[in-house]
Amino acid sequence: MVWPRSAEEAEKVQEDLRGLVRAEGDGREPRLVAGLDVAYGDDLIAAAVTVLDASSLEVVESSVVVDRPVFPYVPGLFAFRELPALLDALRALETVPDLLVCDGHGLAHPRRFGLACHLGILTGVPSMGVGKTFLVGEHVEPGRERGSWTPLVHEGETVGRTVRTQDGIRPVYVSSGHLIDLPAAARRVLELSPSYRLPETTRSADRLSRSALREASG
DNA sequence: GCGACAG
DNA sequence: ATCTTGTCGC
Repeated sequence: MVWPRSAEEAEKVQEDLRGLVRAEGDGREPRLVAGLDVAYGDDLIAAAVTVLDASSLEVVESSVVVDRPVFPYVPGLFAFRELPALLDALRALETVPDLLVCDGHGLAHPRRFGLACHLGILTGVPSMGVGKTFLVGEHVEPGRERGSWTPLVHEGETVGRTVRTQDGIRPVYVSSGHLIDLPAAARRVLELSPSYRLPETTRSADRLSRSALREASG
């Protein structure tokens, strides 16, 4: 796979692929939900994927790969930094997840093509984004109770939602990646976050990526 | 021109 | 993302 070498090339890739995104699902409940996250070291990155049973939230399979970053971190071009390693980790999986929960945004992106969209298009697997911090979109604070939410509006379009996953805790930013609609994505993040701010998918992948990085370096 | 800016 | 102790609060 040819990878962009400059920000200009990367933006063109996003412009070329954005039209393929379908923010609609088939309405079926996912059985296997995957969490993806990347940890950073001095000159190493560890990309982890954990596959959870959607009902029990137990991890049924996982994969992690340590690699070298091939693209710098640039807001809006984040996917080009994490995608290569994440794709490798996904390929090593025996099971095929029904949904990919990404650590970052999907449609809530300057060009409507964040990491979650990119990953969904490249894999053909439904995907959604759960960002810990804001990237784009005007919004107001949701109510303080778990479950309350407000729309994220960017350039006149609803691109995502702020969702309060725990009472009185900072909300997360949810958006569609590919093959899932926004209400379904928002519902999913709540089901995946019974006890903490972040979904269990992200939490398990985060633990795995960090331990792999420690093991690889020092 | 001056900020803002996923991880 | 990561560097990092104590500390406020349930």
